[in-house]
Amino acid sequence: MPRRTIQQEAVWDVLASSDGPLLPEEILERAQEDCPTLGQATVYRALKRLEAEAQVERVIDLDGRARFEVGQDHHHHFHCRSCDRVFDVPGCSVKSTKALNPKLPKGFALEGHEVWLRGLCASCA
Amino acid sequence: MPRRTIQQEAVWDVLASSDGPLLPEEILERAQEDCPTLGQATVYRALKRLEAEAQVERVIDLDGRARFEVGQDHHHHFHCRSCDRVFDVPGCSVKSTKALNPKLPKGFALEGHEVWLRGLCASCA
DNA sequence: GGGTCAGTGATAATGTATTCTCAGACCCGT
DNA sequence: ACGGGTCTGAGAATACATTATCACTGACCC
Repeated sequence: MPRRTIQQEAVWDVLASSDGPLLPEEILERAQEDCPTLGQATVYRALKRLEAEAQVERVIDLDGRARFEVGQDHHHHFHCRSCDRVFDVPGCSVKSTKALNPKLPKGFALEGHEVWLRGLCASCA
Repeated sequence: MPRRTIQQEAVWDVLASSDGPLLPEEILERAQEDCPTLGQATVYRALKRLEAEAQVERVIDLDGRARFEVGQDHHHHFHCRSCDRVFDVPGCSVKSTKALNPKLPKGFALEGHEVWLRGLCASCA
């Protein structure tokens, strides 16, 4: 039977209060403010469990690194090319996934989409 | 002075005739049809050179793997969740990058975007 | 025809992200 | 307090993509 430990709480709290998906390394740093002895293996374990329970989702950023965020409504991401942070962008300008269908080669079945915006965040601009 | 070798030609030909960005491994396999002794180090060297010359671009797929394609007009990508192949999707449904601006937090400077479609390709559907 | 030098291929080495190992700490019911 | 099981943290181990090394080959110029 899994237990709710302060380490797992710390990881969850960091994710829940973030405005974008975080790297395991970023999660570790932030969670160590609550839980200074936290180790990286524990962060990975917590993420694995949370992902398996479908409470957090893994997203791959434009640099190919895995980031984690709490499950939420469909949204997009903004990747700052200067500080490399990623921010959630609420809403979705694509009314329906189907709107993109006509552009696809014949026979392709579209199931979803992902939009990444690139540029400079407010701190870097 | 760089030389044009059959190995580099083979890599280029594979990229030029592909309908989507390829993994180094895929490039190696296909190029070996023309050049059976081709080694993977040479593929990486050719890609590095072509990227430096801005003839090919690196794109990161939804699994976080680096893929390479010849430079071309702005387009999107379709990633098949079954066979993991990636296909170019010509055109861009986002009229202008600016159209997405209003959704961004204040102070963010938008410079570009990338759209990934996910689903099943014609062979897998 | 021989020297030079960039290019090649096999392999070793590297870098990085993630997982494994294991001894000790913690929690819980008894 | 005690015992069993889970969790933790540190470091080792792994997996994988990419790059470095190095002896050898081939193209080009003389």
